[in-house]
Amino acid sequence: MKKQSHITLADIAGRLGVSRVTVSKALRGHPDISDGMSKKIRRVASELGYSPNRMARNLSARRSHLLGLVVPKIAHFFFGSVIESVYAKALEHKYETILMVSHENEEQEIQHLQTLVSMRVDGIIISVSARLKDTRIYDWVRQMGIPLLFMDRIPDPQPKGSTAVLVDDYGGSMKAIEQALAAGHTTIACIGGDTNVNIGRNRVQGYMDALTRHGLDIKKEWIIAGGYGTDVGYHGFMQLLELGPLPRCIFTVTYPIALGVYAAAKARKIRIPEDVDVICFGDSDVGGLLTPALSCVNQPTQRLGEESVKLIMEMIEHPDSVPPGNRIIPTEVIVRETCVARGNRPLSSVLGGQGRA
Amino acid sequence: MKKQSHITLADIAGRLGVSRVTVSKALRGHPDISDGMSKKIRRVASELGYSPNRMARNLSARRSHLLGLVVPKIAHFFFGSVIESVYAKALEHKYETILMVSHENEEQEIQHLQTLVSMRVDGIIISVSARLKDTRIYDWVRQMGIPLLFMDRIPDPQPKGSTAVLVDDYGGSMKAIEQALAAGHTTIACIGGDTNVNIGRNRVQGYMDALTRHGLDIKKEWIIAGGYGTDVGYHGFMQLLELGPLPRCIFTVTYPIALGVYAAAKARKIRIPEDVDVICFGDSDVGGLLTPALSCVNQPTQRLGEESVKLIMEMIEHPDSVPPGNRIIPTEVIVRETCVARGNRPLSSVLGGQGRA
DNA sequence: CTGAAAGCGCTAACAT
DNA sequence: ATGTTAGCGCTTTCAG
Repeated sequence: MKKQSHITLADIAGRLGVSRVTVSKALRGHPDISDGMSKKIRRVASELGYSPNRMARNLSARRSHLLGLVVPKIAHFFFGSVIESVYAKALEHKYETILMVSHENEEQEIQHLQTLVSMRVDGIIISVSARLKDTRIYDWVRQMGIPLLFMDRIPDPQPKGSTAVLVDDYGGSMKAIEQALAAGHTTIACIGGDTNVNIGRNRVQGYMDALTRHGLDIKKEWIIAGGYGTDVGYHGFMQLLELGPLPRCIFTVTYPIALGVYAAAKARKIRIPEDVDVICFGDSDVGGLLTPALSCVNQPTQRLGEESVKLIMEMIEHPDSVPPGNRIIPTEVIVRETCVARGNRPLSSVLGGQGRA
Repeated sequence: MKKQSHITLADIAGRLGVSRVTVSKALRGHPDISDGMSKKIRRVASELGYSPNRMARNLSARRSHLLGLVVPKIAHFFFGSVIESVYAKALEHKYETILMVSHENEEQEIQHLQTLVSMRVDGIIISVSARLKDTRIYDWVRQMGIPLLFMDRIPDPQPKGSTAVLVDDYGGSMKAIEQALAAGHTTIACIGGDTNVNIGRNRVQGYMDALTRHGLDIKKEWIIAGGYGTDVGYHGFMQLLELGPLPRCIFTVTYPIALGVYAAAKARKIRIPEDVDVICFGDSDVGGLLTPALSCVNQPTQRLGEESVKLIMEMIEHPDSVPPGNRIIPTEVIVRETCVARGNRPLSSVLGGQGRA
């Protein structure tokens, strides 16, 4: 057990024969204190190895300069990048970030939220877990007077008056499908997602709408839901295989799913892109190093993190100046070695004359 | 600005006509309070949406139940996995983890350490950044009465009386080289690392010692230091290329470096493993999905995290019961599609008769 | 079993 | 420019 008694303001004050308040002010650069005094105080403080007690400071100041961040996972490129970006941006605003991992588990998420409230963080950014949610917890957080911002993943139904920073899932998926079409594919399956969370729903919707918009049929068996992880891709591919002849192309709702598809194809000795082509939503640092290099719709992770921090800071400083609603960040297609468009023919001519699949 | 005044113990106490102390005790399950009273108090607390103020609690209890964790990076498989494991294990001990990212930057690392001390975390686990260090900061942390545990990366020189949980870098590297030898290679280069940090130094040393132990010469030009990132692998490979004929095999000090080597080889249309073979220290979730699937020495990330938490908890609870020194976690070789041993011949016979390269 | 007193280390408002 | 007075919300003795 720790018993080490730390240096306090009183210790410094005693040494110089001034009051604690003077020391407190000096150390925080308050203009009240004269330069000479200030210097003396700082010197003594550092001599004594003074470390201000943030708990005490926060308690007294009713302000923690702490930002809560809740995500479902860490060890994944997408979240890892977003987290780094949030940390960096928050630091620019002199905020420390308290990270919590829900492991896609609703109970843990609720508990983490309670903990963050308990810690009296000044604001919370959350990417909700992929489970069906009782969204009351989010309202509770806001009732406790803590600004809450949804990032990338929002609960369904989205709480009234809530604010979110999102990636253009719908539009991005359409772009992905259009890339597949440009590559000459007319039979395209979709693996991943679920209906509880916006990202899955919107990406699948984008897939479907792109198909119908271009006059293609939607084959229900070729829409394989189930989640967002590598396993979903692996098993989804196997399932597709049992269904009969493979589609010419597979669109996956996340990058890890595509990885699973690669693994399954490799296991079954099915070649990509010759036998079946792949394109996915989301990128990673190794996307370009796979063989074949995976084409994708990239998610602007850095921007997502930065915009979110910027917005939550606004919400903290000027709660009423931020109108609720969703901010959507656009995406772009990165074409590598899968789903490569044929020649230079524009999309329309590639599609021309193919009619329905 | 937040002004929302939260529910406090006094509010609950007032409602029931008891004292704050009674409420406090009841809520923490203190045996002093009768069951009936306890129940009433809990009910009112949850009715009012009471959320205990941890800042106040910590201040008063002189104990934060907070664990500091400092790492150089997040968006990398190794650290991502370790972090998740630390979070999970800490939670088992009813500890929240405060994560800080140093971005391989010494100044940031020092600042984070100061912040953690300021927050009065009960203990700190740190993976130091790869820069040359002024190790005084670590002594300062311990002087402040906060147990400090080094994980995976330790500073050089290692502070006297410090404790660490490490991966067997030296032995693991030897195993990797022996795998390469078993695959019939006698010309093996080494990319990555630097001399400031144990992991680089020990892995390179393991590489060298394995070579000499098996009667092979060490070629200085084939030891390319520089760091731990993907870029190091890319440029290292290019550098190797300029040096003349490539070695038959490349050992990389980290997994990201191997990724860089893959990228460079792909760019130069050099085939792996036909033209040049690769093996690395460290694994990732996609290691098996590369083409060819990358063989490696795996780092037991989960165990690393768990052991570290277990140890720091000991250090927090019983500071004197934990003898300083390093705990080393063993590694194992995972053979996939690179550096595959020829036939079933044992290592000795593969090496037999080859003599010096 | 319950409560009164004291204080954790700091800051904010108001003097002086 | 510096100090005084009052807490922030909770826990910890120690009395009853």
